[in-house]
Amino acid sequence: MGVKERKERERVDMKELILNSAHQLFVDKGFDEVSIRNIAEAIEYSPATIYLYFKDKNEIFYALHGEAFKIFNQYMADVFTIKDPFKRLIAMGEKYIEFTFKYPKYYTIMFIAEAPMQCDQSSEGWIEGGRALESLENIVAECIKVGSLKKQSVKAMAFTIWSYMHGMCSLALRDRMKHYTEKEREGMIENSFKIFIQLIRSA
Amino acid sequence: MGVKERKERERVDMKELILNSAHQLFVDKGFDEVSIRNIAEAIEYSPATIYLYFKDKNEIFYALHGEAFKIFNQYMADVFTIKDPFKRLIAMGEKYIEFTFKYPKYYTIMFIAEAPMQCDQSSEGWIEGGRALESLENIVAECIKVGSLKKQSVKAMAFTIWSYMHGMCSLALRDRMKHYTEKEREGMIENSFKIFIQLIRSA
Amino acid sequence: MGVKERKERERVDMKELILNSAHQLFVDKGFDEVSIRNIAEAIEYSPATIYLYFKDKNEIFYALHGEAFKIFNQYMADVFTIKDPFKRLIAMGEKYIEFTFKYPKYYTIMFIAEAPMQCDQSSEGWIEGGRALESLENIVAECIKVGSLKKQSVKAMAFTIWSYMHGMCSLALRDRMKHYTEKEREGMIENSFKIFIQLIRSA
Amino acid sequence: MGVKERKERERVDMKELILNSAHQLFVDKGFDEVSIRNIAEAIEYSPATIYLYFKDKNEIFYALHGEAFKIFNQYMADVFTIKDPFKRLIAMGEKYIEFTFKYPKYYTIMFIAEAPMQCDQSSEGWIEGGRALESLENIVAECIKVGSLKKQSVKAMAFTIWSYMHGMCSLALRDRMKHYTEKEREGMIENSFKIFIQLIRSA
DNA sequence: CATGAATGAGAGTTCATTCAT
DNA sequence: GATGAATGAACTCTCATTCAT
Repeated sequence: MGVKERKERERVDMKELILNSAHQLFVDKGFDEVSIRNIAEAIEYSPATIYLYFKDKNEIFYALHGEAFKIFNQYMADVFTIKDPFKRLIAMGEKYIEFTFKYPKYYTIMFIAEAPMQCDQSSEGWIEGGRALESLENIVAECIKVGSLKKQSVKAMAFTIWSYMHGMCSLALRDRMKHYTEKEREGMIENSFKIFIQLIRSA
Repeated sequence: MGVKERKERERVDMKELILNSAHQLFVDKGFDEVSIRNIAEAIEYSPATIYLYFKDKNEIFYALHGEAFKIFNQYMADVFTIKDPFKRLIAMGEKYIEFTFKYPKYYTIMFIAEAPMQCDQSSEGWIEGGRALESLENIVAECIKVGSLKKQSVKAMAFTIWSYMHGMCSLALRDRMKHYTEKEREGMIENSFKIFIQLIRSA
Repeated sequence: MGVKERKERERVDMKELILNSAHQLFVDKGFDEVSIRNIAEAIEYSPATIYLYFKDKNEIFYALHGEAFKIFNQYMADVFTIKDPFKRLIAMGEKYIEFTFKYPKYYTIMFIAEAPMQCDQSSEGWIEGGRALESLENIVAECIKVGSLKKQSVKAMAFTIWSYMHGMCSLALRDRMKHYTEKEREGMIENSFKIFIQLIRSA
Repeated sequence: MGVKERKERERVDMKELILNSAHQLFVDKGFDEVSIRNIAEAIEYSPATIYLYFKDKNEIFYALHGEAFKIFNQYMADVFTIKDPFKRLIAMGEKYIEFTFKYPKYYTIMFIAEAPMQCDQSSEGWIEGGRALESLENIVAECIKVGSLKKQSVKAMAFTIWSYMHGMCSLALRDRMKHYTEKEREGMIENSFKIFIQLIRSA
């Protein structure tokens, strides 16, 4: 009985080992530069072994996609204890930024990369992604109700917020802020975020 | 003397031929799916010929990067005839969106792709990119001066606007709007843009 | 004592299970397309288990070879109740054709495939094969005795008959009759067989 | 001008080099045991080079199939100078046997192997194969006309003859004559062929 | 008895790049 | 200036087989 459980645990561990390695490689190298061979080498197993845990290369991508959203949502979870919806919205934004720079490659997989979107839309990651968007829309709706945001289309407003957050984070991640001096760059995101909050806050 | 010039002209033509073909292939296929062979086949030259005009595959990417910004700036040029700075800002935003969906692969190279940023920062594209950002900052400064935007850090405000624009466009390009129904998706960008304009317009 | 016997019985059952599965797979897929994994999956055991019953993949082929001949001989058994030797010969031919198209993969292993002939000649299949040939020669001898076949070398005549039968059957099995229209192909084997019988029948 | 021709010649030579090597490997090893890598090693080129001359592995098989039939037909050509159709038929049979044992692997590709039949039926080899069968049918028709063969269906008779020839040859090639002592085996084919000729010759 | 885990070897194929001509 | 020929290195993936448990 214990044997079965141990085996199962080992199997899960191995899958995580592979995924961690794959994730690490995304961090170090590019995206398409990660090969099954690379992953295998990194964990010091043979390439064939990978196929015992994942059907093919795509499945690894999908799994990473799922992992990324799981971590993302866990990361956001704290925020939901905050009562005031606008404060919650702000906290969510801050957490979003934090997550982006703590897990840049997860962020990339979730919102920037091209590949994993080919996956069928019933994948774990995909559903989790939808949940995250819903959360944002709920908060926006609450904010409108209490008057912290102007009355307007909830969906469009939520999308506007998401667009801003994503734009800022992805410009940074994809190194498009090199036009700024280092000094400028330093506080840029923080300053911009403050500005954005003021812009959306209803008077 | 005339010979030298003709040769130079021919050389430039050939480079453009290659770049156009490369761009077309990016549009049709994916990004990493474009091979030197593909390009060569498309222009009906041998792969080896490509290397007479570009050192390696990367150099083609860099050149495309430059092309992209050149077209981008040409595309924006009209806007600068508009006198009122806020109207100019709005027009610029609309043009930005237009450009994104007219030249999605150029947009990708300019603002999303990872590769071409490894290029040294004195590249043509890079400088042009800086110029575009400066233009935006100038407009923002003007807007503040005439009171269309609140008084605040020009750089931070310009970056905020850019972030929003880029976020929206890149979410669309990278297919992250599948959570919306087709109907919702249709007017989403337009609606969001209107909202954003209202948000930033000083009362 | 009973235990030993039961174990032996179980062992035989398992071997048959594997062989049946292997044969079925030959029928469905190609020949070299059958892998140990396929067989294991089909019988819902692990690949490793196969190796408890067969030394390696070759041994499975050899065993199948034996099985094939066993079934072949069983299939032919009826014929031997026919008294008249020439009628028996004809019946044997008809049965041969029937067997070929009922068990095409067994036929292939027995008479067409390259692999199993590397097996040592004391294998079961091999001996059974010899027995089948002997039967044919006996019938030919009888036919000559009663005057249904011309007097001539028994061995050469038997081989001639076998050659014809095998040639026809294997051309059909290996799809070499595509030069004929479907209509032609339909009665071809039957017609040819009638012709052949007339050719060999002594006047 | 001469350059182009030389290049073309070299290209043809290279293709032949590859095909010869592939054919040789079929002779030495089995059929599916021949890999692109094997071929490349044998001719001391890199595997990638093979792909400059053949689209993929299948194309090599098809080419071999074509080569085989070309040689086969060349081999048979002599026969057609013989006036008497029955003598021509006999000569054709003798040549057939000769070819079989001189080019056993070509024979295998033409008449025994499974793979190349998947090729589309407009392939060179396929058409040549049809031509060979037609030739046989023509001879049979002539033989009937002059009374050397009994009056009967030309197609069925030709198929009967082909079946016999092929059966005998393929049993030998695929090593199914091990039941005979070496002494028996020696004259077996010759004897059987004589018997067959007597069987079909019209009195 | 049965198997999960692992692997070395090898399959076909593609690519960016070089170089003699 | 242009290219045909060539290749080393890499890719994803499958297979027969072994062995500790």
